[in-house]
Order: sequence, then C-alpha cells, then structure tokens
Amino acid sequence: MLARVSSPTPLHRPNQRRIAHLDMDAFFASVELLRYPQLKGLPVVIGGGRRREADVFARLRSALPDREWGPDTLDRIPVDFFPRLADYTGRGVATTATYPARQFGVGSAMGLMKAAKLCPQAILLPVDFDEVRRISRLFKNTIAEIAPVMEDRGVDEVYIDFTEVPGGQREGGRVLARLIQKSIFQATGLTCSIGVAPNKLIAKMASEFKKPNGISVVMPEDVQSLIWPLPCRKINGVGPKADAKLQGHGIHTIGELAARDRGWLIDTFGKSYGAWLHEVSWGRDERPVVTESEPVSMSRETTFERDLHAVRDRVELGAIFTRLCEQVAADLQRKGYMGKTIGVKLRYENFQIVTRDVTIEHFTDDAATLRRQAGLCLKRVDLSRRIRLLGVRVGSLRRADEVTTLGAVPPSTPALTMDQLF
DNA sequence: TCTGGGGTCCTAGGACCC
DNA sequence: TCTGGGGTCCTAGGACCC
Repeated sequence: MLARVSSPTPLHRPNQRRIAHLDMDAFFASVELLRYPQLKGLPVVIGGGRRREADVFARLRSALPDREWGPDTLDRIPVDFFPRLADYTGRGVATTATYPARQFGVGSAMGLMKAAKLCPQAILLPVDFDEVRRISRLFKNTIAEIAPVMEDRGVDEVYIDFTEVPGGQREGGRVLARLIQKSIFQATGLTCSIGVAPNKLIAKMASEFKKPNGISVVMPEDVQSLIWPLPCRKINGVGPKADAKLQGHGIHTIGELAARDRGWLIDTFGKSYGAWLHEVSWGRDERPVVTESEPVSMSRETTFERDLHAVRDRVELGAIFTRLCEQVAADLQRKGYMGKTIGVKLRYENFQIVTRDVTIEHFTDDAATLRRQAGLCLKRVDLSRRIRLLGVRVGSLRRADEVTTLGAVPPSTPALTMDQLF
C-alpha cells in the first residue's frame, strides 16, 4: 500500500552564496622583498620600466665580490647599493609601493617624478615579470587546490566561489579564508587580503577593509550598514568621470546613491549604466565566478623616452613600429591565436589618443601581414604632430587550431617600405 | 612633476541586408 | 513619393580595471 507523499522536507538548507575576493598585498614589491629581505620595513617603490633592468642589475652586482655573489647571497647586498627614487629621471609610473612608502603618499599609477618629491629616499626597483608570473601561478595553484571555482582577475587578484566548498559556509567563509591565507603564505611567503560576501561586488569592497593580511566577512544583513557609508568611488566600475558627475549631483556615498530614484539615475546616466548604478547601490550583483575565458584582443604599445616626429624620427619610429608588430605576432603564435582586426594606437604629446583599425578577410598571426595592415592604418592618422606613444593591436581573435580548419592564410604580399609609410 | 602597459566593455553612427 | 524596422558588422572613441 502506498502512503501519500507529504510535502518534502529538505534534508539540507541550500548553501548561501559566498563569494571571496582575494588580492595579494603590494604584490610586485613583496615579490622583490622575498629576494632582498634587507629592504623590509623600508619604503620601496616598483616601476620605472624595463629599460632600467640592466642598469639596476649591474649596480647590485657590483656590491659583492665575484666569489660572494650568488642567488643565496642577495640578502647581503648593503641597502646603500639600491637605487633611490631621487635619482630617477624618466616617464615611468609606480606599479606598487610598500606600506612604508605609502605612508609618504606614494601610490600605484603615480608618476615617479612626483613620487620622488614625496619620498626621495625610497628605493626604486624595476618589475621582475618572470618572478611575478611564477609567484602568481604559485598562489593561484594553491587556491585552486582548496577551492576550484576561481576567476583570474590579473596577476595579483582572484575571485573564489566558496558556496559549494566543504567548510566554505563556516563563520560566513572566514574559516576557509583563513585556510587559504595560511596556505598561500606557506607556499610563497607572501600575505594577501580577503573579503567574503554574498557577491563579487561586495567581496571586492570587503577585501579592502583590512589591509594588509586581513580578512573581512560581510553577511547579507550587514550590506547596508557596511557599504552605504562608503564613497561611490569604491564601487568597482565607478571611475573618476562617473564619480565627478555623481558629486556634481550631490551624491557622495553609496547610501546617497541608493536613495536616488531609479528612473532619475537612468535619465541622468543612461539606460544601462544608470540601472547598474541603482543595482549596485543596493548591493545587488548576480555575476557568476567565471573560471575560463577567451582573450578578445592582444596588443603591444610603448611610450618613447622623448616625443617622436614621423618625419624627423622616421627611422627610429619605423624600427619601433616593426618591433611592436613582431611582438604582437609572437604573442599570438605563442598563445595560439589569430586575429583579423588589426589596428594602431597613437598618443600625441598633448595626451590625445587616436586609434585606427581595419578588418581583413583572413585570420592572421603573421608579423609581415600585421606590419602591412597596421602601416595602412598609420597612414590614416595625422602624422604631423609629435607622438608620445605607439601601439599595435589585433582583435577579433580566434584560436589558431580553429582557424586552420576553416582555410589557409593567403600568401603575404611585400611590406611597405619605411619611405612609403612616413 | 605630468601621467605605463595590457586589457574589457560600451556607445554610436553608418553600411548593408532582409 | 515617402517611409518601415530589425539585425549584424565595422570603425572610433572613451570609461574603467589591474
């Protein structure tokens, strides 16, 4: 005999969505401090571009006699041998500053000449990209072993979905965050800050609450008390322009933003951005943690040591242009992509940016083809003005193994000469 | 004291097709 | 003679992020 089925009683409550945002503390600088622990506690700034690498290396190399020099003796280089911000001349910006340097007001993206005014005695080191990438892989692998649903947001940042991870709900995620923080420290010797919240938006803000080496947990019921007092600029997606416009309307905090009528926001900021502002001000964000994504474009660009002129500096500019095309082609080939939209980017001395691009019939990853098409794009911009930056970009990417099944790349025609270009 | 390099996404107009 | 929409692709610029 069959019993009538009663309404099902769930054995488990569904897990609450718990999303973590993690970022490494002063990452580029911390990577250098692993090698040069004698700099701990001192103001250190990372930046200044690749051109300095050899110089800095030679200077540090001279600190120790040959027989004492080695990977294990770098911590014996006297602090006096390290280059100082005061000695820097050039157009670089700071990539990272250690916390002692931040005390002086030095921050990332700040021009180094300005930083030198604030803290001339700070030590200035170039970025070691290979080492940064190595440590980046190391900390991400460490996380992925514990919590596999992880989204890459750059060398020093990730989102992690705690929701279905065993133990991910305990103390709102704090227990798992502690485990990850400890594991990363064991694997790399570096600290990070973590925010755990109901979604990516809040998690990102929460990871900034306690820095360095902090953990912040925001529960759904705490969103308004913790988020509404913050300035709008703290929202990931509100930049300087939007913030200025908000301020112009007397909106300074996220709470003040939330108090505005949705329709008014849409009328003032546009259909898409206005509606989005309304949603985020109420702490709403349903974006998933995305574990895989395909690149949309690849590019290389360079700022010259001095502004160049298309006619007067034709040879130099041509060589740089060719090199950029070769670099993009090499990047495409190495990563296994081809593209069919090829473009150039120029920044004039007044900082105005112009771009030109063209879409060709076939996908390519060939340097000569890029050089030819980008060269045609260059002919469409004003080359009478002095140029500060030149860039080459390839978009509309497809994986190379998919392209080759669609059809072969046509044979390349001869490239234009420098004289034809400039 | 001017402000790097690598990206993503959005908007908006025009061409072109149905 | 005047007047359609929708959809997609292309191009240029701009905001924003790490």
